[in-house]
Amino acid sequence: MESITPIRRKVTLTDIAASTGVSRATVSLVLRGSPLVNKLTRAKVEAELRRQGYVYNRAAANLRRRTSSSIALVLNELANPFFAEFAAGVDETLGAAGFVTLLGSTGESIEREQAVLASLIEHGPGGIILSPAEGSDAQQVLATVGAQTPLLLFNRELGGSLPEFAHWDRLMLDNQRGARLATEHLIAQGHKRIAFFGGHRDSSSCRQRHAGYVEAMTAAGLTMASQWRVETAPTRLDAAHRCGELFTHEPAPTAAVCYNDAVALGLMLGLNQRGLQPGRDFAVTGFDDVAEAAFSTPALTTLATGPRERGRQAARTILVRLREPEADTSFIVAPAQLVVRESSAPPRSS
Amino acid sequence: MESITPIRRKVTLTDIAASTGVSRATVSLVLRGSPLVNKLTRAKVEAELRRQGYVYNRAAANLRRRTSSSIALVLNELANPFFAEFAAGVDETLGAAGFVTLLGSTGESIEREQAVLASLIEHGPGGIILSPAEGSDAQQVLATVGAQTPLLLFNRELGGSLPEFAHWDRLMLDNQRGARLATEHLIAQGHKRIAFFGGHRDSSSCRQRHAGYVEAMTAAGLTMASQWRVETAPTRLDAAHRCGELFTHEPAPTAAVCYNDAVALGLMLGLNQRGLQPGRDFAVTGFDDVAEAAFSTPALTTLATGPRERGRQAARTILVRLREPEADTSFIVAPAQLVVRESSAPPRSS
DNA sequence: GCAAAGATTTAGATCGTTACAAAAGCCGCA
DNA sequence: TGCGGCTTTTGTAACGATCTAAATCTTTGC
Repeated sequence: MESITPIRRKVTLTDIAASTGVSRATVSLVLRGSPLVNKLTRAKVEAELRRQGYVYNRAAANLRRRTSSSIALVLNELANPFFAEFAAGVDETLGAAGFVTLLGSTGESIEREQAVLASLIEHGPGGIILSPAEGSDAQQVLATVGAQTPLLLFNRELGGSLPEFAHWDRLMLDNQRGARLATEHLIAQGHKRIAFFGGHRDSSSCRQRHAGYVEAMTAAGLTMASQWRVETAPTRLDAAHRCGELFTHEPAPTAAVCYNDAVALGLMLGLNQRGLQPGRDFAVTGFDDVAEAAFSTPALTTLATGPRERGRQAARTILVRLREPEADTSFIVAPAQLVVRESSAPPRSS
Repeated sequence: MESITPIRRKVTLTDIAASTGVSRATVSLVLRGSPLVNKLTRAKVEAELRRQGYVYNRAAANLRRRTSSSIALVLNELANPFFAEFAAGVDETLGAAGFVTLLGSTGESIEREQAVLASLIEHGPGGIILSPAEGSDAQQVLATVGAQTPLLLFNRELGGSLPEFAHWDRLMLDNQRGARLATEHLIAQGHKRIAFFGGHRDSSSCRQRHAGYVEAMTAAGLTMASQWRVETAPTRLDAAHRCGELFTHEPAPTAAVCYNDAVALGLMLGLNQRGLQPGRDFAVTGFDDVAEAAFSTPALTTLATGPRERGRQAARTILVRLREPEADTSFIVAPAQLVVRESSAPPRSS
């Protein structure tokens, strides 16, 4: 006698085979839409599949076929809108390809990164998309994920050297060129005393952006005073606090290239508090083009990186790698696009 | 002769058993830390596990044990910072419990929600956390996920009635009470003509928030003019555009309870453009307490919902359900906390 | 009417792990 | 020596799918 409640054990291939009177193999063929099976048999089996509410067990199939239908996505900070957009892009593309996203958030901690990777790898993802925590090391990552599983590095390089047999793809943002564009734009606007504001020196993206700034300044023959480089936490609050450090020595800068939008918005806040109107008395540029940048007053000139499109791109890249494990490793540097708004007006004096 | 490249097929239990000269069963016991195995054997096996770089195949184990070590997380809009925070909270708690998060983002489309759920369910998650797309229907969801897999509904109710045998947990925000608190706060500040601004009438959270507003107004004996309810897309831009609609009839309102923070920030933008200074000439409240709320000028009075903590809570709830499938279904309504800042000053006249 | 060719179907092994019950080893003690 | 009572170890059958090769069943050609 059958249970009355709708809660019963999962229905499998074998159940369907039994109640249609065909073999498991045939049901399996039907499931996969094989042209081998007879029309009538197919119809009969499909009816039974629906009737019993069969759901495919992809894990079992993957085990047998030695394939995978998932990709692990490990992010250093999911709560950050930039990465949230990125994740949405990844999931969108993976989903369309029939893959499922295994999520892992490390909260910028190397220990958690190790733990998360170790846990995810046990679920046998076909590949890994990793935006490493600051200070994460190639050897360590390799030790926990092994050389079997393709890995795509996003946003940051790993510390240490990675063995060349581990061909890992990389997708980076062109931080240096982006910051150079911003700096060149400020220079073209007529600014001569330009600061580099915010970020931590030990962050690789900060170093790259600073390098771009230096490049543009040097090329233009402009000098950089040491007090024009101010380090901050990459947050609005800390940036607002440290605004004053730009104005301790005369002559003060008339513009600042900021590490990112959060810092830029914080700086604008700090400027307001000092009675300076950003965009008129002092020019500011950001990096990232967060949603808010377009709506701040003044609207923020910044560099758009297209996080959602980067996510799609990362997903596409890793999917290609699954099909072509031995293809050359790719190294994509995605351009950052300068979006000129109101915060980067010419200096007042000119 | 062994392959020279480090790329070789995955090492399994059987490999370890063969090269240590014990049975697969024993290796399995070692892996699971069983007290049955002899110290020396354990040491020998563990050494070999490390030497060969063995990684546990959880999918195979789950198949055999008929268990699951994953939870599906399906969100209507991952790119929204609120849900990104929520996802981070979910993943944090699931990860700590040894579970992995299967991510799915539906982009507020019912069709994609169906597709995503259908795909995820094939991977056999132990449970599902679902923040449904607007207009999603209980029958449909039930049809694709079945009654076997526990489901926790977050943020929104489903349309249609769900069969009582599907005991689905629910975790909702107290939208109504939150909006009531905001309205009461404005009333306490001395406002009498208060509008409800933004959001779509067919969104359930908007309806609930509006209900809270009506409740407070009615309780205070205040009247509500019909032109004081303005519908907008839940975006800053549209909100800024529609600001004028509040001022078409005299007497105009002196304050507005906004559907959410994005709308409130947009409204403040619109007010500025009309020469009204929000927080002085016109009071505004939001909902969500996004990061920006604390930094806008004026800082936004709003309702904090603690998305990250909600994520943790959702994860805890579904984990409990996995252990106790037959326990009573839970229905949690998380309170929203009023955060008073500068945007909700008393009216100028008083 | 019968064999060869083609169309369908299927038994049985297998993927990497765990559960079960039974088998070894080992020890002390009668 | 033999036997109960430990501690360890292990063969074998699952889990739910797929693959392979072979077995059926139909046609078709002559």
